[in-house]
Amino acid sequence: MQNKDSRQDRKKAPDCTTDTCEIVYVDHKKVSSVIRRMKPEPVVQRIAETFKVLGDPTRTKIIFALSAAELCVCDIASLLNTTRSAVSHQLRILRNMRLVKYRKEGKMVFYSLDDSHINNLFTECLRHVEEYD
Amino acid sequence: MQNKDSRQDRKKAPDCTTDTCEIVYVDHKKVSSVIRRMKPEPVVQRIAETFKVLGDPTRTKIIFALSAAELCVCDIASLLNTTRSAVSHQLRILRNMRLVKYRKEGKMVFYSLDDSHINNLFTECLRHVEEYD
DNA sequence: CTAACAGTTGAACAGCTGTTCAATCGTTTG
DNA sequence: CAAACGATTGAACAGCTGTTCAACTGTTAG
Repeated sequence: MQNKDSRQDRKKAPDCTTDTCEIVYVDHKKVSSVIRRMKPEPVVQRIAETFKVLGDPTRTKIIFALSAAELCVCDIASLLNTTRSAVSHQLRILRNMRLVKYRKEGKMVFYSLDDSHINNLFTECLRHVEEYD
Repeated sequence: MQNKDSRQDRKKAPDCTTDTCEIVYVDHKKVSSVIRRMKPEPVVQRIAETFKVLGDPTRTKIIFALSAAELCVCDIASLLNTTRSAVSHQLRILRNMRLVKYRKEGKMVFYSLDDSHINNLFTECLRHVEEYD
């Protein structure tokens, strides 16, 4: 019983790339099974990129604000107590990730959320955050 | 009809903090309504922090891997083709955010996901990512 | 005890990121 | 047309981030 799954499937890695290539034991069966279940690289990259974009406080607040109402750049800047320039830069990033869309009305540009999943993402994240407080 | 909601509630902001404080029109009614609906600052910060932690490709992959199986540091490093040190650093960050937990077995440390919401977050994010391809 | 080794940690460093500032664009108004 | 102004953009810069490297800890095996 002292020799569970953690030892018997471990073999010296021939293509060891870890650290200074000491002898390293890896559970190859388990690892290759996990590799088979991983999402393809481009998908992982896009997921990471999406989370990253949501992971800046200014952008988080913009998303929250836009989930409550359609707003122009001035409104958002006033709301967040920051400059129109800073907001505009962040809105470009959100636009590029298709997280917000915009509508022009004369000189003004009104922004709103582009995607219904975003609210679900925030709801789920909120649930995690509020779990331990 | 040419004067819709975008103009009539806009007033010069007395506490204008945007740019060089030119005359700036803000829809105060709308803005204060949105402010009332915003989450409190610490909650926003924690949400942003959580997304940020998930927004690094290495950490994204670690989470994906751990959602498939419990793994030790060596397994993960082998899986991601990186060093144990790099993985260990990232695992510390994930641990601090209570996203992963660990279990020691002799010299080895086995990591697994700590939170059921994480899988939901990834599922929802995947849905967004796969929408436009 | 000593050697081996899985894992952690801190310092250093290169690369990235968000804000600021100034210049510019486009639309509206007088 | 010119002035006003909402919005965007690019450059610059400070601050942050992730990896690497080397040193270290703790456990196991001989």
